[in-house]
Amino acid sequence: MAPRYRQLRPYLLCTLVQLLDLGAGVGPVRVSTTELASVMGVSQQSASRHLRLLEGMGMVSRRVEAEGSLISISAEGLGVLGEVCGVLRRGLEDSAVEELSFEGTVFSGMYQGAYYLSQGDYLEQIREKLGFEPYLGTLNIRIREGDLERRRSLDRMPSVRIEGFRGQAREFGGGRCYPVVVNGEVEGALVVADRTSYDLSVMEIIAPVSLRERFGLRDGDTVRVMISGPRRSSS
Amino acid sequence: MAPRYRQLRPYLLCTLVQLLDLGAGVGPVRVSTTELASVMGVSQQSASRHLRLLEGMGMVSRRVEAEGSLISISAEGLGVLGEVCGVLRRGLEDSAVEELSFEGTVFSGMYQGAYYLSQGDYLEQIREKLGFEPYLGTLNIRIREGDLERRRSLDRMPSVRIEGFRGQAREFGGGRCYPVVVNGEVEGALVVADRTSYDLSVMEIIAPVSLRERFGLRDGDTVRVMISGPRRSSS
DNA sequence: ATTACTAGCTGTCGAGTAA
DNA sequence: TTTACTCGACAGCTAGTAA
Repeated sequence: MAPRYRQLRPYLLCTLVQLLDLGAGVGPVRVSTTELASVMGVSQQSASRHLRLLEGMGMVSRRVEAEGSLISISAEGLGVLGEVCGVLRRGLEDSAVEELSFEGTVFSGMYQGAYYLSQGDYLEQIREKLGFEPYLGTLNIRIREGDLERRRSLDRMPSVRIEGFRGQAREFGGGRCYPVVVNGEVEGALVVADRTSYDLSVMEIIAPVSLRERFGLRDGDTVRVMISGPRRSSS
Repeated sequence: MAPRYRQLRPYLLCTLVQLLDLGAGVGPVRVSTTELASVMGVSQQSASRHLRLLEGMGMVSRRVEAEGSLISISAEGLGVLGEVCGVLRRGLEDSAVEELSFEGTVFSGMYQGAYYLSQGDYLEQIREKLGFEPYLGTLNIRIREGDLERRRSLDRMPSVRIEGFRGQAREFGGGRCYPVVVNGEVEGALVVADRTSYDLSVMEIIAPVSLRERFGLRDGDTVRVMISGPRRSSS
């Protein structure tokens, strides 16, 4: 129940991972403390201390020489790393959420979507980062109360960041865009402004075409947006 | 070149891993700071601080409620963890050393092997941890000069620890035993005392039988010891 | 060029406690 | 019960420097 990797303080575990990345898992590797320090972004003294501590715990073995140290991770150390690897693999496997979709009802916003979109370099950013030229307007939908919980899973979906900027008179905030497919046909993006006036049950969608026209939508009609999950994280 | 996981201080990375282990990778999970603190072996205050920091960096998102917080790791966070996972997988894959074997020449030690073995609970420890009743004596071999480098790889081999103890008059040190196969036939163990008078070119071997008798060995004869590598570390 | 000591600074930790 | 504040203690950090 008590994982072995807790034996190591966090910073030592990170050093061990770095050593593995440097190849100290396969066999003795020549690494100087200066070198290790620079790749880890710490001082040479810290790298040196970490190595001494890891050696003292039997996690690595090394031979100190003039041109640097010969370092290899011990079976003990590999065991610890293997354990962490296991935790990560299991945890990340489960997180391969394929799809997340919401159903919502269309409602009229304050018709400010077009205004905002045309400000500054929003359009350019969308073109570049999302790969389409957005129709000047947003579709507002309100999702079911019961879907609020699932909406939070959005955080784990891939998104692209749209930067805010300072205009003449006021500031325009940034936000995140999640690529979505609307009604299974049109590719667009869900826009979540960093600071929005709407509550969490509201979603704003942009697309290359007018979604209202495309699907003949009126207020109260239902649309389905589908967000694709994160590509499997590995290698 | 600069890995994304360096964005996080080591202790935050560890907290993130723990959250993944608690299931925050798949979706919102109810975890109180007290709970997180106890599984991590830190104070509630630290757990709370870590969560706030991770949230501030966009690695996790959460909703604080009376009965604990709903926590889920963001896409950003999963990305970071995925990166670490990749490093570990690649590094550990390569480390699947299958076998390590040494050839050495037999020489006579100071015939103290039997004496040491019969002290305290050495015999009992060996019986329990190695699974055989050792012949009262050790076979000493000296490996080739050129194999000294490879000998260091021993650290990465699985071993069992034999604890030292304090006798009446003096102290008896601990050491490590590596299961080996001698001349491809007899299973025994290589003994590496924590503090030994021999240099690195010397190996001491114990086995359930007298190896000298079994193979008709005399000083200067050659034997081969084979150490099996660490079982693949995964899941 | 190394590694590693000492000294002093900083940031993390956890007890106490508020909300 | 929660979460999170303040603040004193100290672990870990870095600079300087020795070997």
